[in-house]
Amino acid sequence: MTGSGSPPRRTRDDVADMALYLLDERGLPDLTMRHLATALGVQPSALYWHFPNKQALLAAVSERILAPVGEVTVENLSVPAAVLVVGARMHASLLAHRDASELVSSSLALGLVDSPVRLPLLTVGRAQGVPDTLSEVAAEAVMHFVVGFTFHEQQRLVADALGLLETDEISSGHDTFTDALTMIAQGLAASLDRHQGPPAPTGESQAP
Amino acid sequence: MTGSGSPPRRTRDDVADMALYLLDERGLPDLTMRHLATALGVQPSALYWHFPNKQALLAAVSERILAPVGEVTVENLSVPAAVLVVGARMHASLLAHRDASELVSSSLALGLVDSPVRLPLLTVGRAQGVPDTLSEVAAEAVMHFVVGFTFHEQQRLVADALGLLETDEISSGHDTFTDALTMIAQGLAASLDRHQGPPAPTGESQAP
DNA sequence: ACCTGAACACCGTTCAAGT
DNA sequence: ACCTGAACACCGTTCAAGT
Repeated sequence: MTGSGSPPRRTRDDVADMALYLLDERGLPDLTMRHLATALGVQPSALYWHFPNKQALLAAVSERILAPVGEVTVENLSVPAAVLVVGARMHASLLAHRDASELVSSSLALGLVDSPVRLPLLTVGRAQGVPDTLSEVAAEAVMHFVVGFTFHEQQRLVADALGLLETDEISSGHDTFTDALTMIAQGLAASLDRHQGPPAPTGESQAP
Repeated sequence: MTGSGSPPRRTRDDVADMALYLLDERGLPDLTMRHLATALGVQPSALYWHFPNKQALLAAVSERILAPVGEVTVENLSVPAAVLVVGARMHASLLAHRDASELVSSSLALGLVDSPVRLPLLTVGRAQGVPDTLSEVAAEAVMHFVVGFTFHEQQRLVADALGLLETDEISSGHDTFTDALTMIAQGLAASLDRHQGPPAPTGESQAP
């Protein structure tokens, strides 16, 4: 028999996996280093061999949550269409895990995780001659809107679960999300028209 | 002499004022109930006579931070123009206090504070026959974008203060904020055109 | 390489009791 | 009406030491 040898050891991935499991099961406020250690059968201090601090651990969890957004295929879509597809995918990825938007929001703000919207939008933009600066602006608008909206939306879900919420405040979530995202995509389309449509009216200055 | 009588007592406003002062001076992580109590010359437990819990206290601070947004005058502006004005005012209000966007973001998500964007936009919208549902969508898009963008922006400010940031990553903040907000305003304008412009082409369905 | 044990310096919140 | 004193049940992080 190859027998029960030395005690099992954890990899960095094991720790992040368990953290994501605990997030779904217990929520962000209960995702403490101590609970995570207990779930792994380890002392809290052991976690600091795998991650320098809690923020770094949370960033690794954020990356796992956002992974599906990077896998989306947007080739030969128009830029506004890509905005809708990537935005919807990010929305779905955040809704797939408890408290995900709150977690991801802070990881993104702290710069510990890359925007999953940026690269796909830059790529389709370049394929169609859209200046990078414009794609960057669109990527920021989309990212902030999606995270913020979903944050608000996920809080409504817990408020609903806690029982107190007017019935007409519930639902209607998906529709207004898509409507607002469409609005942003249209704004982008308008910017594109002005940039590559008519050969620039007079100058680049605007009245104060 | 009217003499030094009984010890001074604090009002709810005193507590919120000191909290905002402490936020500016020490930042959100150091805005603890214990530090706040010390600054007021009081025991931590005394704060719970004025506020039921810390979240409620933070909501009161958020309201103070957002107060200037409600004072903006948008009468007889077009809806897209109002978006730009209110958005810019909210941006400025958040930048006026340390860590304000992070604080306000969670108060808004938890529903403990009203969106300061909603009412002005609904008002100008109604004055011009814009359906409320459309104004609501625009208000949500603007609010989430402004808070999210400013959150990200304020984190860059601390990263800069801490010394580590590429020099070309700094500044350019205000320009891209205005650009992206303009994009959202244009998207709204496009939605308005479709709603009150031509008498609706064929139906309301779109090809899959 | 991976983890234990023990400590440090904190948190938010409750509640009986005081004035 | 407003606050004290004392406790409860926690946190994240460090670091010498073990295997």
